[in-house]
Amino acid sequence: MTEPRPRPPVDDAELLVRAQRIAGRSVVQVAERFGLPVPPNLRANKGWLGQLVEYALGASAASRAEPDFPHLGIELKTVPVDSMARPRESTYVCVAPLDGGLASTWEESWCRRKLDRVLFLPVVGDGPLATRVLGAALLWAPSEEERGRLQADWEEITERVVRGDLEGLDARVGEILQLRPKGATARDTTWTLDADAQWVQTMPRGFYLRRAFTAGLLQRAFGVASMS
DNA sequence: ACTTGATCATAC
DNA sequence: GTATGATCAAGT
Repeated sequence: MTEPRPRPPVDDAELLVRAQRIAGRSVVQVAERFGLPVPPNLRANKGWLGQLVEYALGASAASRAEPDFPHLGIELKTVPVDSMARPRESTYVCVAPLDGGLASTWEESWCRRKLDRVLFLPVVGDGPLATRVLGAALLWAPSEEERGRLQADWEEITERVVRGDLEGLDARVGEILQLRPKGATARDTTWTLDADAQWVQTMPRGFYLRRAFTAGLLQRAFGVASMS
């Protein structure tokens, strides 16, 4: 008994109901519902889990530079967590335009659009993929303060890119948003303007949310009160 | 332990 | 190559 691919949810409520339906279930349970085989691990297929959840919740399949649910303005992110809902990894946001960028302001950046509203779907466990369990979803939107911090980080990083200062721009820049390599290998290249305004090849990079930041979000939503 | 830098699969 | 989905693995 396998179900067909769900259509896109019509509103927030329908999306949330679908998320609740898979919460508490294992990866193999969700996959079997749609007749999808579960790979033994994610090593050779790192995006598989994210794609399974997209499928189950009715996100569009195509790879496009817009949120997973364009009509709702919601981006979907799975996040691997331990039993205390602490993330094991940072969260990829989007690629960073290094070509001098037409998107020169935070307001019109892909980054802001992706982070406007995010449905975080925790996946609990680090054992065999099939046995990991989907957690309760968190529909998050940045607070006033968080938006300010995201914008400040984005602007600092973008300023350096525009100045052609990629050498001094590593993953240490940014309090909650950071820039890291994003390609198949370190030999992958894209074009950028260096400090002398010359076109040079460099590694493609992407924006990521630091682990400590997403940890804070999940802790506030799901965490138990701390003694300290 | 944690972060930074490197890597894997796939669609177009 | 550029974008999507991310995790792996070396470095500190």
